[in-house]
Order: sequence, then C-alpha cells, then structure tokens
Amino acid sequence: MGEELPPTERLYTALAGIPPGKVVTYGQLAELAGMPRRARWVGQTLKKLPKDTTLPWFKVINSQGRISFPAGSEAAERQADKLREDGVEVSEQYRINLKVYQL
DNA sequence: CGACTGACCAGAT
DNA sequence: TATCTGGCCAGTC
Repeated sequence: MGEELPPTERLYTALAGIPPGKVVTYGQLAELAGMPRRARWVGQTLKKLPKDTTLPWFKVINSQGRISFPAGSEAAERQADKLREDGVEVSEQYRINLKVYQL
C-alpha cells in the first residue's frame, strides 16, 4: 500500500520546496513536514545536516523573525549572507520582516 | 531512572 | 522591547 516517507525525508522535501526569496519558521516547517508542534525536532534535524548539504537550511528562522544563532557568530553571519544572496533583507541585527518574507 | 540541554514557541507581565 | 513561564521532546550523562 501507500508507503509514507519518514519524517526527516518529509522535512527535507518541504524545505527544498521553499521558493526563492522566502523563509519559514521552525514551527511552520514542522507543520509542513506533518509534525505539528515539533519545532525543536526541526532544529535538531537541521543541526545534523552535512556541512556540504544542498538543502536551503538558511531559510529557516525562529518565530521572532531572527536567526537562531548567537549574534556575531560565524554561523549567524553565514546564514545572513545566504539569505541576502537569496533576496531576503536581513538587518545588521539579523532581523527579518516576516510580514514580507515568510512563506 | 532523574537532571540537563537545545538552530523552538506562544502567552502573560 | 525584554523577561519569564510552561510546554514541547529527542539526546546525553
């Protein structure tokens, strides 16, 4: 019968489908993957992605419209650069306007 | 087994 | 805007 993909696979698929210039929150991505209220699980899963992944991990931000890495860290800076390349406006304080860029 | 930790979140103050 | 609280749940020790 119909075999359903594992949760992680559904997460990858949903993430790969985020259009250019758009972002999603951890909680939103959890719902898209069919795992409502599992925002933390999304974070744990993304953390395990290989460093050379082609998935747009940088499109995932928290519900406050901020990058979930310590300000000034390499990770935060890398994510901000990626988002800007993708056409998303990111302030110096790593803030993104969800009203404009959220899927 | 309990205690603690996270790429989290929503509501209250 | 900032801080706190309770909820969430898989890993780790």
